[in-house]
Amino acid sequence: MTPPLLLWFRRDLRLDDLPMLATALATGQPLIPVFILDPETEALGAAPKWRLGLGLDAFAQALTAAGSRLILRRGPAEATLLQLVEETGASGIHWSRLYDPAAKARDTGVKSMLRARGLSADSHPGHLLHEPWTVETGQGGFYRVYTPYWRTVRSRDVPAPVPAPSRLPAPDQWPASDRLADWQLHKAMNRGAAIVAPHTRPGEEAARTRLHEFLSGPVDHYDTARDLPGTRGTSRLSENLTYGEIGIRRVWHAALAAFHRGSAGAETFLKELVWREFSYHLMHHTPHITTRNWKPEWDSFPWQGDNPQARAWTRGMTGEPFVDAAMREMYVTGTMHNRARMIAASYLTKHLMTHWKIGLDWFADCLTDWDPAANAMGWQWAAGSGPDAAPYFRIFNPATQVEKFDPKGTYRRRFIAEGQRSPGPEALAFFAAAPRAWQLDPQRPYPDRIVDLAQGRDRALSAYASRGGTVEG
DNA sequence: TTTTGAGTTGTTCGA
DNA sequence: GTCGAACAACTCAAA
Repeated sequence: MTPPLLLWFRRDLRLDDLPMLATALATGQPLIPVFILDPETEALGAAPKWRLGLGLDAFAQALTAAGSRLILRRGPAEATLLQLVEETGASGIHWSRLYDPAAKARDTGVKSMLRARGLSADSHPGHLLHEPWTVETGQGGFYRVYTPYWRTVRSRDVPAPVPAPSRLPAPDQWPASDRLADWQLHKAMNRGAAIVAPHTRPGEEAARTRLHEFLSGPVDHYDTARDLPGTRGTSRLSENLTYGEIGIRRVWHAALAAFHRGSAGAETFLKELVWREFSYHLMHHTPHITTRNWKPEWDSFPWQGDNPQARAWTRGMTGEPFVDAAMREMYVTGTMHNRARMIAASYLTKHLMTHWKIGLDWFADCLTDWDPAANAMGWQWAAGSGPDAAPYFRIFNPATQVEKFDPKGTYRRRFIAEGQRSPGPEALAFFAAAPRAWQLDPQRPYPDRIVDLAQGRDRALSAYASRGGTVEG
């Protein structure tokens, strides 16, 4: 009898455009799809963990429809996989690579352990357009600046996506599986999953629909509309991409087709996909980007740790409407518009002089589209401590940003209830979602600014200056 | 090896 | 109100 292969799924919850699946199918062996709730996965923030559960549920159904199953197990990856090998007689394991430091360390250990026991263990691409080490400068190094990176990869061939199989070959006997509900992945979502749920669209089918909706209209205006948080100008694919519910190659080729038919916004969209790619390139080559100042000379900058103003920031109570709308959007919907992220991050790190790590951690707890590479790069970019960062004097003024990007107040009204005669459902949802300990009340007046914008800006600028001239070290 | 051109998303000030 | 310059100097990447 042919021994089965284990397919170890992590952030690739799909059947379409999945190289590891195509390779495994080609062997003709029975396939056993597995997801393991290991310590690394347990460490996810509240919202990402809850969202993972939705993704797993959708993926399990898709597998069932394809005559297969998703086997769920809990425990350290290495021991759990070994246990499954013993139970099933599997001859090998396939998975799609991940690139964050914790996953890399785990996967390296798993691979050597399996191979030492004579099993085949193969990692595959699938999460990215280009493996991070395959994009090199003329000198053979890695890129630290986005534009040259973009110029290098824009015309590079991306392998065509492999379509999903209609059926997966099943083993004669299935190993036991945990029940997803028993994992309680929603447990840390104390703000009420029911409030965030309407804003999420889990699963491969939903992701495909989203892509087609975006490319059949909004992409044409993406270059301008994507900057307006009050409109629906973006693809919203980030939550699906982070769990691999759609393949990045599939997205790339579809967007490229839009570009070739002359869609005005398609190139901007392709560039955004490459930003995601660039963040992984950086995380692979400089993994400390997730934990420490990318530029070590920033270690002496007088960042503040946890402080009352930072807590007001997390609670959407800074008195700065664009910032508060952004923070409440994230709390209620699980996502935040890209421009709002920049404004919220600039405000925390500059006007409040608070360490970017505090913002990064809060985002990691609240975002259903949380991505280790993009979150780290984005925060360090905003703070100024990262690669290709904004110059230190480039401090977003939330009031000016309002004039430019939310002139009619659509975005602010959508998420800030105070002062409105009949606030909308999302503005009210924030108060329903917020923990009691925050003691928020929509009847109370909107708070005064906790920091004067001009003073906050000047304080940040003088902090840079007092470090002895340049901030570049 | 040296040179050269350029670098996501901004703000303010003064003409 | 609009527009251009200043805000710094440095590093990156390629020629």
